[in-house]
Amino acid sequence: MNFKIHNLNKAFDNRVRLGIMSALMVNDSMDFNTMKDLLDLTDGNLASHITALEKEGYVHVKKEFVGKKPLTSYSATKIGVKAFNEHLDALEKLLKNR
Amino acid sequence: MNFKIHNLNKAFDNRVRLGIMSALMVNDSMDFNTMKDLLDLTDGNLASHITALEKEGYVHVKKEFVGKKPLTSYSATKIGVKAFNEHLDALEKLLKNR
DNA sequence: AAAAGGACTTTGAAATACAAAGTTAAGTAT
DNA sequence: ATACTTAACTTTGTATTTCAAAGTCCTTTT
Repeated sequence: MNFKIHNLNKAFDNRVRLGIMSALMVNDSMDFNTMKDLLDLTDGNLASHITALEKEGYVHVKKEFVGKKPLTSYSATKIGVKAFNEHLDALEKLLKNR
Repeated sequence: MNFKIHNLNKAFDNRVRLGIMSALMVNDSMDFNTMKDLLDLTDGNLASHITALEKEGYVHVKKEFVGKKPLTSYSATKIGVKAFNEHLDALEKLLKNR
């Protein structure tokens, strides 16, 4: 029996941050508005959850100009991918008996 | 692409409640102190998360005397099992691309 | 000049989480 | 009888989290 709930990563216990990380596991990079629409979030909500993940070093933020418009894109960092996979491992172990 | 994070059940976005439900999926029933030790929680913390799940109708609380001591046991209700499985389905869909 | 797009930041209110302490009720030991 | 323990909470108080809404700033399009 494995019930080590404390192996779950606090950074990923929120649905929005789960969604962001999932999106960034599948997509090398995703821009602000695509992510916002995909997860159905308000601007502020997305921005703040990204900031949280960025502070942990899990997400990299890239700002550039495309044509004449600013474009902010996000990608998962190496340690972000690692941390997320570890979180999913812990989750799986917890839930494997379904 | 499926990124419907709003299909995740709010009742299960907390690690303690995830742990409680996981334990109750594997075990038909589990008593207070076993659960408390298993998940490494304080009395009050366990009690309050159980109350939250009970309010949702996901957990059934049974109080009895065994020998001369009171014993509180928990089990997942039918709708608790259903809700939890639906939550896990939503999670799986979200994460299937790992 | 005004409106709109992009990407935030700030604000503020509400909900959540949790440890610690207090409570109740019934044993058990002295 | 008195004190202590076990079981299972409830209460208290603080801290953290969450989120929508509004405000900001910069640039571009109309």
